[in-house]
Amino acid sequence: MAMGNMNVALLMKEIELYECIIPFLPSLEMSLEGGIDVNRAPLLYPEDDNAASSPNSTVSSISAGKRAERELMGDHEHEGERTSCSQGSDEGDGGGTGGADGDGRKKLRLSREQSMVLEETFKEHSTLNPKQKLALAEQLNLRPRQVEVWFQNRRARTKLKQTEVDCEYLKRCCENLTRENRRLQKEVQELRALKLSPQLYKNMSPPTTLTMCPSCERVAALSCSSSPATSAPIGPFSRQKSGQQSVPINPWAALQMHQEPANPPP
DNA sequence: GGGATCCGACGGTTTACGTCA
DNA sequence: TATGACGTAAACCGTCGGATC
Repeated sequence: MAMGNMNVALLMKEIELYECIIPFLPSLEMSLEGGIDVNRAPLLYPEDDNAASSPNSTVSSISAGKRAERELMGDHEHEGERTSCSQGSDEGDGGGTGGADGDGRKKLRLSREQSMVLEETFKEHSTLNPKQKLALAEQLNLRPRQVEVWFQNRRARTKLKQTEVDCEYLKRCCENLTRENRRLQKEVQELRALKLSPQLYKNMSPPTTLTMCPSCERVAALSCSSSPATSAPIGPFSRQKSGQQSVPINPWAALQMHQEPANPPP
């Protein structure tokens, strides 16, 4: 239950973040490249299976059959192995595995050693083929089903952790972008003020982010106002040097925002 | 080619158990 | 010490997609 709520909360958080990041996506897409663990498949939605999940499936009967089979297996195995499992999870004196001998599910805490071995195996490969599963189960004195379940849960935990990391990272990206956006807007305002007093402008050093407009070949802050139609954004990184520290933002976007509010691009 | 079945994986949920105020 | 709230993790369930027949 708690886990479920946590997932929902996380999802909401992520959605919220994405919503606020969407305007910056072209830049973000590039900047994400080095930021998030590249050894894993990206979590960023597209191939989320649940989106395509259909309520009417024909597999339920199969699942039911499988379940029955599992129960059967489980029952047999429980008889034979429960003792061995509880022996594995000794953790001091009687630590948890002693009590409730009901017919319902009985949860057995894995011992530290068992967990360690499982962890080590998981580091090597996050999924197991049937042979590995059997071998591991035998080695740890567990049922194969237990090993299977452990790996499933472990994968879920890893994914959850990674989601949290992603979330944090995106949050920071968002903050940086907001900050940079503010700074640029301020700069635009300053440039505007300068434009209104040309004699002052003569003696000023150029602003830090002056860039050449790709279409009209003039300095961005001054030129594009004369031909707004030509100030369409090119690539956000077209003039960025690699390794540059500043957050990649299209400088033309800020200009557009102020200069043509009535004419959003198609 | 298309349906039936099996199987493994996954997301979500339930529940036993440990911890802490 | 007892207890209830809470977090964690093992186990379960339903579903999906790929493989095979």
